Amino acid sequence: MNEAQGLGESLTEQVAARLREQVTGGLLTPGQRLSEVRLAADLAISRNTLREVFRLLTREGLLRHEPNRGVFVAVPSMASILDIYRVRRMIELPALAQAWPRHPAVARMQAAVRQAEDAGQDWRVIGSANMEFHAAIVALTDSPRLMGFFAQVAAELRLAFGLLDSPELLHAPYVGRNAEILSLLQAGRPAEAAAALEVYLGESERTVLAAFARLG
Amino acid sequence: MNEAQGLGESLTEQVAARLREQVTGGLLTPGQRLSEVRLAADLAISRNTLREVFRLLTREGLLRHEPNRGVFVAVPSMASILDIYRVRRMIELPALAQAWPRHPAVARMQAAVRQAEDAGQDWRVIGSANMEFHAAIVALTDSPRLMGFFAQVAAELRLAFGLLDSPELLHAPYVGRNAEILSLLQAGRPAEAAAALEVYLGESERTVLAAFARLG
DNA sequence: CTTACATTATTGTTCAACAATTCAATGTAT
DNA sequence: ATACATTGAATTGTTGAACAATAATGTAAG
Repeated sequence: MNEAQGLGESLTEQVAARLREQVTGGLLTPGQRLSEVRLAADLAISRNTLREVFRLLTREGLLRHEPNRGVFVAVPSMASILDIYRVRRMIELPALAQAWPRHPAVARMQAAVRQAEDAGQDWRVIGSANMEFHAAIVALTDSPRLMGFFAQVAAELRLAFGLLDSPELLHAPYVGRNAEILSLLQAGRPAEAAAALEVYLGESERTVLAAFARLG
Repeated sequence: MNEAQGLGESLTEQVAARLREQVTGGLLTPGQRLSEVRLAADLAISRNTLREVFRLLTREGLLRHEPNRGVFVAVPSMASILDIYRVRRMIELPALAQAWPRHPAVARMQAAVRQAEDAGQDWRVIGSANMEFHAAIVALTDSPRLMGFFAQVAAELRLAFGLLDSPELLHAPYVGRNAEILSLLQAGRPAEAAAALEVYLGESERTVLAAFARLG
């Protein structure tokens, strides 16, 4: 057994990553129930390890666990989106404002911007690059706890994105903004970069909420 | 089986709460290895459910998991304490500054203050009340994500407290400060309350770091 | 049509087994 | 005496089956 062991990562982590991708990627629709036996068979793992995976993703907010009823893909709500953007503001703005312009994470930001620019029309790549850009902003703090927390929130946000019809409208307009934020930071003007980011977050939040309201 | 089922709470959650208490209460010393078979026998649960508990507490930062080697009680470091206080500042200060003086959580803050005042010399109760006070501050935000994140960080901090010789010195001096912060907030002066909290956090951090450095 | 009951399916938990890995001890050669 | 390989025991990682407890479903009676 243990055929495709991915170097040190336990099977649980591997499957968790895979399932996380399926959830945030929209392959599993929110509200859907995940049968233990069926999903365990699909993923070719045992029920016990699948349960460990469930615990992980439930803790991350991607799944919801109802006792004796099973686990379901979490359904994003208006309230959760508002909360997520509030958290983003609280974390990202200070992170950027007090950033050292030559921090290693700036390279990550730059790489993300370039990746988005080179992605053409592939909104999937653009979306990933966009989130990576903001994860890099949080990395400016060198705080492992903030980074972990943000990763969690970002996954939830991706789940909400998956609900919307035209995700390209959510990411594409912001590629240029990210580049602007980056150059402000590199120019040694972190306060202005943070201000630009605040505008960005406001617009992004409004866009998501509007698209979300259009569904019900 | 299922004799002492605590109303809806799954066995995993119950045991997790119990083990969490043992870890933050200093009964289990940091760095100690937790044998699956032995601990499962002690707690009278199966290895599988204990593993689910491990996943939970590892995610919370109380345990550390080394692949194929086992789980250990996390060892707080200087860096982790610095990070925790940074997170506390980032969350608690804005929470208090923008608080509505008649928010329901204010009652929680008041109850915590009273509990600390009535605790006499029982530093254990004082410590719990102190942490409850700050959890209530975060609850002023009405953000479930921030509350969950803070609960996690607070548990880690309690773990660090457990290392120190005289925990009473860490909590006792701050009972009065909490009362002051509360009355400032109730008087409709949240900005001043936040300023007082900032002083509090600075002192507390210094105290913890000093006591921590005295150990090595 | 609703209620009560029996049936079925699913989750919660345990147990036993085995593969894979680490760790300690022993032994060997330099 | 030190460094290195080997063996073997202990522990974790994962599986599968089993059973109890709860929820969902179907059915018959009122």
